Amino acid sequence: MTLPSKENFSEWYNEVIQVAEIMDIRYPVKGLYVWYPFGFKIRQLVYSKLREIMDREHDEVYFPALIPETELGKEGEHIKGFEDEVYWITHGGLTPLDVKLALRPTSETAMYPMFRLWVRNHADLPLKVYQVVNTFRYETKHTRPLIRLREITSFKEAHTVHKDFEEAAEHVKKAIGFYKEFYDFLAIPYMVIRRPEWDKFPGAAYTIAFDTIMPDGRTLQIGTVHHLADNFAKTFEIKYEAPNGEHYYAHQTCYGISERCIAALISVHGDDQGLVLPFEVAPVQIVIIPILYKGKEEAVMEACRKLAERLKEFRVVLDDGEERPGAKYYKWELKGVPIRFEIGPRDAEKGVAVASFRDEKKKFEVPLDSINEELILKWAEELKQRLRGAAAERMAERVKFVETPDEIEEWNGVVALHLCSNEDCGHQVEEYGKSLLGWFEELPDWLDLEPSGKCIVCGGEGRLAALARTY
RNA sequence: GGGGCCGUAGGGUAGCCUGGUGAUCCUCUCGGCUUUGGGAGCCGGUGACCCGAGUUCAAAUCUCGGCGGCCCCA
Repeated sequence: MTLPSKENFSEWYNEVIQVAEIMDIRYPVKGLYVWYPFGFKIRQLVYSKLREIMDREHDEVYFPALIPETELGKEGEHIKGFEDEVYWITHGGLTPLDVKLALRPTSETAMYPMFRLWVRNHADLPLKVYQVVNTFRYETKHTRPLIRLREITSFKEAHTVHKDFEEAAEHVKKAIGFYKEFYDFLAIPYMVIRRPEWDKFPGAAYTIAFDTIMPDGRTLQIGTVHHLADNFAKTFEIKYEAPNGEHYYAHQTCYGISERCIAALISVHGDDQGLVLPFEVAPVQIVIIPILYKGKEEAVMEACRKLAERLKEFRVVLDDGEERPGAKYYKWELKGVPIRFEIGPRDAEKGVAVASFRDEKKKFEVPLDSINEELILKWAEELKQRLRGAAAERMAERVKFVETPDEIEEWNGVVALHLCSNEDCGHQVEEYGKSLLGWFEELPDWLDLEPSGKCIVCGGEGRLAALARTY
């Protein structure tokens, strides 16, 4: 079994997802895919980090998957943004329903009627909750596993309610911090970008997005943070009584990450051999491969078992299967195992193991006595730094700063430019076949560009913006 | 939104044009022998024409519809 080269990203992605047993893409409904056990383990390991971050400041809740048409339709702009992609439940058995039920495309309209009941006075604020749920959208474009789905199987959405615009705005900054911590943990570089007015979340005051760059130069939105102001509060009558006895509309935020974070994890770090996973989220962190020769099996196996025992606090596999060693190397490289030990008769005699890391070709000897938890954790951290550095370098190569509009079309990747906030100028740069992601909210440390300059269209005051083909 | 291509064992292909016993192909899988420091070899076995309707003595093959996949343009 040979993977297509990562140069052909689309092919590589489809193949690696299947062959590394992340998702089974053969489920017979468009846009729905099955999580294999191995993929699901990665998902759990990744999400437990996000849960850890969220649990510090939010309470986990669960709201129903079905939303009555009457609630979904209340906020005018919001429903306009979703109406052509909502799945409807129209019947209970054979009986037509009086009020159609929507399969949630997102949960604002499920939650906010209840927030109205939960929020009574200033002491109830701020309210901060999150849930991890599936959501449904009737996508008509190409669907892709983990990237464009009709059922998002794990939308990790947080919703907060605050006393005023400023407090909510402060919380938006905090939420950006949560997501930065999460993606730093995964060693995935990102751009924090303020979406244009005309491309923000329907019903939001403004939207800040996390975009990463895929190997083919297209960008992937891997997280969004929205300031909802009091738009939804007014629609759903979410008011509180202040200490002065007055009643005010609350201000809200919401932010979410889907399984696109897994798509980014696979795509950003993977190589021609398959997955490359950071130590913390690898279902198998360490594999030990015995090199067995006839008559010497016992000494080798004994050394391997001892090593596995020393490392038992990690997720270790001792692969004593029938395959030859080379076949095992390929198999575990495909699965992204960060650390590999080999022990053969020579090594067992010398009291060493041959170690190698998933992201590097070289092998080296380590005395068995020196292998302990501390050493492994040090290697894990170094691995993460290497992954982050390499990924940032590759992404930086995919970004080009341009000073004339003609260059936009030629560049196969992300185009950075200075642009004013005028909507006409924004639409004009989009004429060259790329979408305007928006303006950099902050500059990534891996990009060395001027934060402001003259607008490429009108010459006015401009700030650094990005254009790209998007997923 | 517009256009094109495609659906045959778990995966990949040939066969379709010109209807007539689905292939001694690659891979995977199972059993056996043999082997093991970067995808071993030989022998044997299991396993398939997307769904529905139509045309026909006869459909993987022709026609229509559905479902599913891929690519290009906007």
